[in-house]
Amino acid sequence: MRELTTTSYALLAHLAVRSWSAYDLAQQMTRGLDVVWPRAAAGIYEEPKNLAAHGLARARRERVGNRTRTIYQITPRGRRALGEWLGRESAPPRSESEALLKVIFGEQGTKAQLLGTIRGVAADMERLRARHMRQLQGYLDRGGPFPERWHVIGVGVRALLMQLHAWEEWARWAEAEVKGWRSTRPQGTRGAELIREAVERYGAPSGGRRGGLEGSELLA
Amino acid sequence: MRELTTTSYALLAHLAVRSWSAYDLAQQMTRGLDVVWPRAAAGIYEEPKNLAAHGLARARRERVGNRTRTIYQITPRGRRALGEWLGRESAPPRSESEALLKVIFGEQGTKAQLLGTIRGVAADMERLRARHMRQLQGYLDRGGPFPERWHVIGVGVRALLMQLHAWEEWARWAEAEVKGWRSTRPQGTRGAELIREAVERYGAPSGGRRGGLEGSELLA
DNA sequence: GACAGCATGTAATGAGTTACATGATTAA
DNA sequence: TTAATCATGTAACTCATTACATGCTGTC
Repeated sequence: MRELTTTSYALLAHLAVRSWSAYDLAQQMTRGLDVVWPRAAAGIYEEPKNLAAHGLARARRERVGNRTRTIYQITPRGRRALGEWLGRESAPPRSESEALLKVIFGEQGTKAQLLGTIRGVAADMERLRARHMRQLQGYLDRGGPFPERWHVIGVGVRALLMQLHAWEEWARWAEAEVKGWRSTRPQGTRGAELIREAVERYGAPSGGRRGGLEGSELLA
Repeated sequence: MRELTTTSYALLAHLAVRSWSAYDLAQQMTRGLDVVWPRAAAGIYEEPKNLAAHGLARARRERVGNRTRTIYQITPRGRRALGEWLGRESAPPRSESEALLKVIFGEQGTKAQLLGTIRGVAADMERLRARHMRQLQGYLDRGGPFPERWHVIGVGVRALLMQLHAWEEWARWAEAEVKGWRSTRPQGTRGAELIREAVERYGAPSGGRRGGLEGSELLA
């Protein structure tokens, strides 16, 4: 019986919506939720046992021909634990980007490599956007599994799409910027200019109390 | 002698700039680069040994009083390996957000909890922005350690600030949205509206070839 | 009736984290 | 001259990933 991790709570939250088999949970986590909390499918089979050990879920075995399948169901204690978790402070978002790492050390490679890295990001985001749109459009066209949850899904998905959008904007901008360089060698005063520009553009919170047109109004 | 990971290359890239002690590398990774490739400091002491085992770096022991310190220096083979890595395809950016997970299952908790989670994100981003600004402003005022690298740092940092900005925009929007709800229960047709709005706003690439004003021009 | 692919896991491995330990340096 | 903090690691542990294994199901 190990400590509960965020992954444990992610599964518990699923169980609060309805009961799922371990396989279903794995599907949900890897197909739907992997942009928010990415975990490999195989690991998902172990976690719910831990929930059960804590008394937060009950396991029921079913037979499918000659095999057994496990269905998990939340308990009242599970609901209380989930409610308590929802009130706790969250760890800050954490993200890692191999591409950005390469960009930051881009002067060690060629201009073609640097541009390739930037275009790779653009391509990744295009794929991701297509996936999201297929899913959301599917919701709208054919109806999704949990229409009563669309309000919260809608708020969450918006964050993902804004991040995606920001990456795309960056990739476009970065490609243009780097194209203007002759090589990846130091670009004279351009470096300082970039830093200064970044501080000016993003140095002050975009806050709502300053009046005037704001970025968010204009992203449409 | 284990396989090289992205973390190995992150360290190798540092060594391509100049020689560092293990402690310095740990500092750089955790203080500077942790938004791009976050790793715990303790782990950094093991990695460079692996680089040395591969012949990509040389270790030199120094004495500091009664202790020894290890300085690592890149080899020609190390430079070639780094160049080759810079040309490889990058893994897609990966990010996890406990807060977003809570938002997506927000209907399982109270409105106060949901708002708390959203405000937590805003607070995280404020802290992060302050940190970045201190660092960048320090570069401009007092001069940074590697002015010859500012052009690539500038391109990279821009991506981080755009992500940060997107989070802030989202937090402001999400707080306003949720404030308008009476509770976290299903919000009638509002859910479908949110999904539709998201598809409309972010469904098409923001692409550069369509003419007219683009978001990126207006974020200032 | 065989093959592809879905369903349902277990086992081995590994990268990364937390906790700890100890020497050196600086400030009070 | 303590105490605090910086510097430099090692050890133990754990979460997560990759690889594998095997049963079931539909189809050609």
